[in-house]
Amino acid sequence: MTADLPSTDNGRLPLRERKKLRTRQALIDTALELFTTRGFNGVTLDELCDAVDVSKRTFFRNFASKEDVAMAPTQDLWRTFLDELEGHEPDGRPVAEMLQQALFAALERMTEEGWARRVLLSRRLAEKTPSMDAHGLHFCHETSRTALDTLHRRLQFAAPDDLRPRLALDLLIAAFHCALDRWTSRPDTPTRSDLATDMRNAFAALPGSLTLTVDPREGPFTLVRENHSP
Amino acid sequence: MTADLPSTDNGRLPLRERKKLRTRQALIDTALELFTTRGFNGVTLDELCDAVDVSKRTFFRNFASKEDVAMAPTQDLWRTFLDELEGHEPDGRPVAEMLQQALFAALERMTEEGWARRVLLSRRLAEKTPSMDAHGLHFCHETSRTALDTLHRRLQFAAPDDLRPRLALDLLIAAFHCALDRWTSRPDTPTRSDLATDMRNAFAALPGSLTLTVDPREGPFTLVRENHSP
DNA sequence: GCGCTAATGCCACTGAGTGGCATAACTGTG
DNA sequence: CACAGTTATGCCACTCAGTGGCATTAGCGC
Repeated sequence: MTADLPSTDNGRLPLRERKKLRTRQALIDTALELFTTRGFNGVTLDELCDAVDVSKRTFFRNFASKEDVAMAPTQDLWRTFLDELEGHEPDGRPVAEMLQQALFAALERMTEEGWARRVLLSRRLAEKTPSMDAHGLHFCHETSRTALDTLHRRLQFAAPDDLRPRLALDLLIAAFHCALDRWTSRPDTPTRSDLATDMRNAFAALPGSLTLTVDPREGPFTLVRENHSP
Repeated sequence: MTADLPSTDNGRLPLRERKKLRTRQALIDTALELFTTRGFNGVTLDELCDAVDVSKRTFFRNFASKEDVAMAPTQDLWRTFLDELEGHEPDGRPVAEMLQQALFAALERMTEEGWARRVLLSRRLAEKTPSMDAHGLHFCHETSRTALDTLHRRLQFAAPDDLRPRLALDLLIAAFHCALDRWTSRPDTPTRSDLATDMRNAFAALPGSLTLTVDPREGPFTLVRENHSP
């Protein structure tokens, strides 16, 4: 059984629920710590479970996979995003902007103590661990599908098979990942509002990414085959 | 520029190499067949290896994972894309267009007999199999990073930390996946040129996805909170 | 034919993930 | 405070993906 003194923020939940949340949080924190120091593959699930004093069976009742426990912080953000999306009123503004707004609002709601630090550790791990990256991308993909359903339910698009809503979502995710990478590689511990800044920058760069041209200044690339024109 | 990739023309390759390619192809085809009929998780690697009469050890010398063998067709396309990107001369046109051009050119080169059918089976499997989807997304992510390196090497962007080249690549991939999903859900067996068509449509929809607005016609969504305006 | 090299097969092993079932812990009644 | 109902947990055995080591085989150059 788990210790009795430490606690996160305990809502007015029943004791059983609080205990469950506490072991869940302990698993996340311990996993991030162990993975960070010894590498994702350098820690077995049995070791992690031993450290938290929990059976492996219990671990898999809280998380779907070994990767999952280390991705929890980011997943919280996206789940909140979906929630925000449900409550957002569509004004006359572009759908893409509405999505960005919802994501900012979700970020605003990540008030849990140490959330930014957990995301930071999680992302730095994901960069080094292919299977974590893969699972993270898949989770985003699933979130995107759910969000797309929400969009189609709440907004009536002219054509039900319009490609643009889906693309708008994928663009949002692409820009977010771009921002997240920037944020992750910032020197010293970046904050939540730093992430908001990076997100603003990435969103702002989105339109220009389609029209970006490279000025044919000197171009060292043409060295190889200069006499190519017909 | 164009390195000879493992294509059907088993040209003047040494016998040993041809044998290797043949078992590789047999593994891919048998895997797609078995996975399609009995589901990805309904087939163990031992069964697959038995069917092809190959040891499990040999399987893992050809493919990195169980998912990998079923994703091979799409991976061929992206590897060819990278190859095309190396050989492409940048005219004055937008980078995004250049990337699209390279992808079309790569598609043009997928002349292997039955390639389209293999991709079709692969994608329909990936839709039903989370781990396949995850690995596919991760592969695209890796490809994107490699392509980004190529871009930075061959074109000299003003700012080395410009976000737009990366975003352009992610947009390309998003649109491609969009097209691929459309293509996969076409009735009766779609062809390679069908895919080109779907890709053109998806690329064309890209600019509009950022500006798309929903006309506030009736809007069934406003039912809940109508008196909301300040 | 005859070494040389590289692919293969075989075997044992680690570790993720699952199912079943008994037990312990919380909950809400009387 | 006991009691019954519910729910999380622990334990055990099991499947299967993936790896490392080493002997064997098969293509290759001479």
